Amino acid sequence: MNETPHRYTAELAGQIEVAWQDRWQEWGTFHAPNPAGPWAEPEKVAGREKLLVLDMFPYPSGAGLHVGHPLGYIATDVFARYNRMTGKNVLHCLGYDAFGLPAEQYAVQTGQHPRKTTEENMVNMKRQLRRLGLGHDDRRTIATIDPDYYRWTQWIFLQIYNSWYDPEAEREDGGRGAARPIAELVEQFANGERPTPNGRDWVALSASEQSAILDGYRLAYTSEAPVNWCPGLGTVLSNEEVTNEGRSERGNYPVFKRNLRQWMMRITAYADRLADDLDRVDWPEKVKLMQRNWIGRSQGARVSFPVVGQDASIDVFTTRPDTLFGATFMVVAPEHPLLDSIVSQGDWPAGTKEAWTGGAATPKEAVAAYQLQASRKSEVERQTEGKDKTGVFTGAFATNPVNGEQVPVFVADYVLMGYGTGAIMAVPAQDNRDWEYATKFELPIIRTVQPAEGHPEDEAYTGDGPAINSSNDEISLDGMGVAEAKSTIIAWLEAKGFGEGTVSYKLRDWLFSRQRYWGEPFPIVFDEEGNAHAVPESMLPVSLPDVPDYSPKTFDPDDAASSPEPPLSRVPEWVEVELDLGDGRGVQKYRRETNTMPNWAGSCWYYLRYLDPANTEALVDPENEAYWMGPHATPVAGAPAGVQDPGGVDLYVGGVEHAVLHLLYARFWHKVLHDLGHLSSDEPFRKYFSQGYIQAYAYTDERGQYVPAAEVEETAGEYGGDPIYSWRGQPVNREYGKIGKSLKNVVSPDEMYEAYGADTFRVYEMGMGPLELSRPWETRAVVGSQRFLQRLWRNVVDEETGEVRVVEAPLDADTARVLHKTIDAVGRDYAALSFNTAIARLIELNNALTKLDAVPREAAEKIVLMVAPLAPHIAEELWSRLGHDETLAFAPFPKADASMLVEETVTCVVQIKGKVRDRIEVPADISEDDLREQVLALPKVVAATENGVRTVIVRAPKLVNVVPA
RNA sequence: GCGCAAGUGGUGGAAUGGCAGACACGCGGCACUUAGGAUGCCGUGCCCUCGGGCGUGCGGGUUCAAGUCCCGCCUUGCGCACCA
Repeated sequence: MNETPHRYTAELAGQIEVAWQDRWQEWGTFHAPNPAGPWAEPEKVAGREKLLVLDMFPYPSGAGLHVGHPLGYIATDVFARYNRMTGKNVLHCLGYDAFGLPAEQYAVQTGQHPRKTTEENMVNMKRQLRRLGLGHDDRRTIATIDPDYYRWTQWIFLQIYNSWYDPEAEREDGGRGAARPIAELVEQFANGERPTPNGRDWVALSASEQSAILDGYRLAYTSEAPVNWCPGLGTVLSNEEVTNEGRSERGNYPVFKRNLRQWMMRITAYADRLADDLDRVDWPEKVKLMQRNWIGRSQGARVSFPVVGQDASIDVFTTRPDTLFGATFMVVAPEHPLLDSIVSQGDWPAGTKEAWTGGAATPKEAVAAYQLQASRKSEVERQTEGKDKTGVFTGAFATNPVNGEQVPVFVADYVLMGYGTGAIMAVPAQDNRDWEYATKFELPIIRTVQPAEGHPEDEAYTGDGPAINSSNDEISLDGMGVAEAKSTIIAWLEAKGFGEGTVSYKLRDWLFSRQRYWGEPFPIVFDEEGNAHAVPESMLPVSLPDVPDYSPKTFDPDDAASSPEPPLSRVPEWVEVELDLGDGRGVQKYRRETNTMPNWAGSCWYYLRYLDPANTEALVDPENEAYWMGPHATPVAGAPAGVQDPGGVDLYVGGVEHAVLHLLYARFWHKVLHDLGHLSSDEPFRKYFSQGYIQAYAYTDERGQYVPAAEVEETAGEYGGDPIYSWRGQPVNREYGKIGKSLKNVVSPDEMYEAYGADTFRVYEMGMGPLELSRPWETRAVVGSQRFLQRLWRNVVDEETGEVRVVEAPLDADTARVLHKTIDAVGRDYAALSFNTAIARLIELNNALTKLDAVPREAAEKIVLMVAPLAPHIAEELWSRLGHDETLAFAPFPKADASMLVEETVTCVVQIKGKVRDRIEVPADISEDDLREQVLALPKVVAATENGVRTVIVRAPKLVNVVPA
C-alpha cells in the first residue's frame, strides 16, 4: 500500500530520535571530563581546548514549556555540538532554579507542598527537554532545592557575612579595594591599629556593641531601614524587583516603604568595580548600558552650606559645582534627618512670600504638614501626580560658601532622600527642575553659564559654555568652560574646607531577606541578647523544615500598615534551638533566623556548581574552576589596552530580562568569592549573548475575549487588502505578543515533536532568523524545515527500499566546489552563532545534491556532519547507516579545501554609471587590463561611450564600472 | 523628557561600500494521484507600451558605486525617568 515506507516522516523521526537519545545516555556521550576533583579524568582533558557553554537557569514552571522556551537551549546546544566536533572539551548542562516565588505560588494554587509540585514540574520539564535532544552532561544536573546544593548557597552566604570591604586592600590586578575576612578587621580593632568608631577600646565593648560595629562593615548585614514592603505578596522586595510604577515586578501588587529590620548585601561596596569591569567582558552594549545606568555613578562634589544661626550645615551633592555662584536656594527631602532641627521655631521670617508657606501659620506647621502629606503618598501616587513641583519654606537660611549669600532652604519631594545626600543646592539657571521650582515659587535666577546663541530666555541652559557671574575676592571662573570651571572650583572648595570632589551612585544595597517559606534558610541564629551568630560550616546545611502550613501570610494588597510574618516563625520547634557554635560559649539557647533567601541566591552561583557538582569538600575544586573559567591569555575584543582578562563562562545565552537582576547579583557574588581567594576568575560571564524571544499572534473577538489562536482561520483580503481572520465564523482581531495561557496562543514543544519531530523543530527555531531578534512563531512554516530534512534523508536513503543509495564515486567539479564553499561558510556561521544563514547554506547544498542522479559518498558524509549540530538525531542515524559504528559527536567537522573555494570563471558585472548593464563570464584570474579591454569592447559599452570615457573602475574579476564622458 | 536599537517583497529574513531580496513560509502553475492540507518540479519585489523604468521609512550629502558611510527628520521597539 504505502509506496514510501522509508520516508522521513514525523513518526520515523520520532523513533530515530528516541533511540539516539537512549544511546547517548547509555554511552555517556556528553559527559565532560574534569581535570580534578571527584570526577577527575586528567588524561581525557590533556591536549584539548575547553569550552564552557551556559544557559540561563530555568525554573520548573507548572505550565510546562512552550515553543519559546527552548530557543536559547537549542542555540547553545548547536554551538556546543559544533565545537565538540572541532575537538574541544565542551561542558554544557542544565539545572533547575527550583526555589522561589513562582514555584511557591504554583504550589499554593494547587494546594500541595512546594517540594512535591516542584519535583513533579522538574520531571515534566526534564522529559520535554530530553526529547529535544540536547547534548547535556546529565550527571551535572543540579537543583537549588537539593540540600547538598543549598548547603553551598549557605556556605557562600557565610563567606559574605564573614567579610568586609577594605577599600585600601591591594588586588593582584593592581587596583585597590577587596573583600577581606572580618576576622582581620576584628584583629585591627583589637590591637588598636584601627580605632573603633566611638573611640573606645574594642575589648571594653560589650558583645552587642561589637556586633553592631561589625554590622557596619560586613558585606551581609542586618539593618533597620526603609524597605519595599509588598502586602499582596506578603514579603519585602529588592529595589530591582520593584517597577517604575512602584509595584512588584511579580504579580504587579502595590509596594510601600516600611522601616523594617532586614538582611542586606553591601553591593554598593563593589559599585566601581561592577561598573568598570563591564569594559572587560564581551556583552551587548545595550546590557552594559543598563547596568551602568542602574549603578548610576556620577562624578561631582559634596559642598557644605552652613545653616544661618545654627551649629549645623547642610551637605549637598552636585554634579555641577561650577554653577555654585548661581545657587539661589536649597531644597531638602521631606525625610531629611536634619529637617526637624533646622526648621525655624518662630514665625515666618521677613520677606517670606505667601506661596512659600503652604498656607500655614508658622514654618514648623508648614513643614510638618508637608512631611505628613509626603509620607502618605505611595510611589504610585508620586508617579501619577506628575511632575508638578510642590514644597514649603523651612524658615531657615543657609550660607552659600562661595559668596556668603544667605539662601532660603525649602523642603520639597522632588528631592529624594535615597540619592546623594538628600539635599541639593538649587541652580535654576542651569537645571530644568530647579528652574520650574524657582518660577513657581518666585525665586531669583542668576545665569552662571552663558547660554548658546538662540537659547530661549525662559528656560534653563544645561549645555556647555563660558562661565559668567562667577567670581569672588579669591577666585573667578568667568570665561572657563564647564569642565575647567568644575575642576577649578573643586580645588578651591577643598583648599578652603568647604567641600570635596566625590562620586555618587544610584545603586543601593541589596535587600536579601524574604518572608517566604520556599527558599534557603539563613545559616544564622540569634542569641538571647538578639545578636546574630553564624552557624558553623560543620552544621550546614541548615535544612528547610517540613511544615504543615507553608503558605505565606499575605494581606490586602493596599494594606500599607500590615507587617510581614515569615512562615518559618510559625514553627517554634525549628526556631528555638540549643547549640554549641564552637565559639567557646558552649551550649546556648538560640533563635533561628526565620526569613529565607530570595530566589536570586541559588541562581547567583549555579554555574560554579556545574563545574564540580559531586564535590563534598568545596563548592568547586580550584583546579576545575581555573580550568573551565580561568582568565584567558588575551582580553576580549574592545577591552581597554593593558587590562587583564577576567575569565568566566565562554558563552552565556539568555533573555535580556535579567540584565540588572541576576546578571548584577551574580557578578557581585563572584567578585566577593574571587577576592576571598576561592575563584581565579573575576567575572562570571566572559561573553553574554542576549537572545530574542519567540512571540506569537493572539486573537480577540468582538467582546475583547481571547479565542484559541490555533482555531483561527485566515482568508485573503479582497483586492489585495489585509487578510481577514475569523474564529467559528466570527471576525476576530489579531494582536502580537507573548506566548501564554491567558492569550490562548500556547504551542508546546510536545505538539511539535508529535507533528514533525525534534530535529525539524530545532532546525525551524534556528532558521527563523538571527538569534538576537524576536520573531513571531508560525506553525504552518515549520513544514519548510521538515522538507529540508526529508530531502536530506532521501539523498542518502531510498524511500521505498530503505537502502543506502549513495554511490562510491568521486565528486564532479561543480559539486566539489559547492561542497567546499558550504563547508567554509557553515563553519564560520556556526562559530558566529549565525545559525539561520548556516541553515540556508546547507539547504542550498542539499538542493544541489538532490539534482544529482546519485549522491557521492563524500558529499553525503560531509553534509551529514555539517547538519549534525542542528539536527543531531537524523545526522547520527544517517552516519550510522553510512557505515560508522561510533557517534558523530566527536567526528571532525569537515574542513574546506582552500583550492576549491576559487572559481575558474566568474560572472563579471558590467556597470555603466553605476547601473548594471551587462554581464560577462571571465577567468577568475583575469588581469585588470585584460578585463578593462574586454569590457570596453562590449557593444552596450561602445554604444554608451560614443562621446568618450571619463573613467573606468575595475575590480577584477567581479566588477567593472564605466563612466562615460 | 533623556539614552540606546531598528526600519528591506504578502510574511520571517539574506547581503566584507560593488549583481538588493540568499534561504524559508505563503501564493500561482504543472506533474504524480481516486483524492491531497502528501511529495516533486517551475514561477513569484513593483510598474510596463516588453525597449525598459522604479525600488531597502522620508529628505539631503559623500562616492565611479550607498540597504550599508555622514547630516537632518519621521516611525516603531527597548531601557531610564524629578538621580541633583
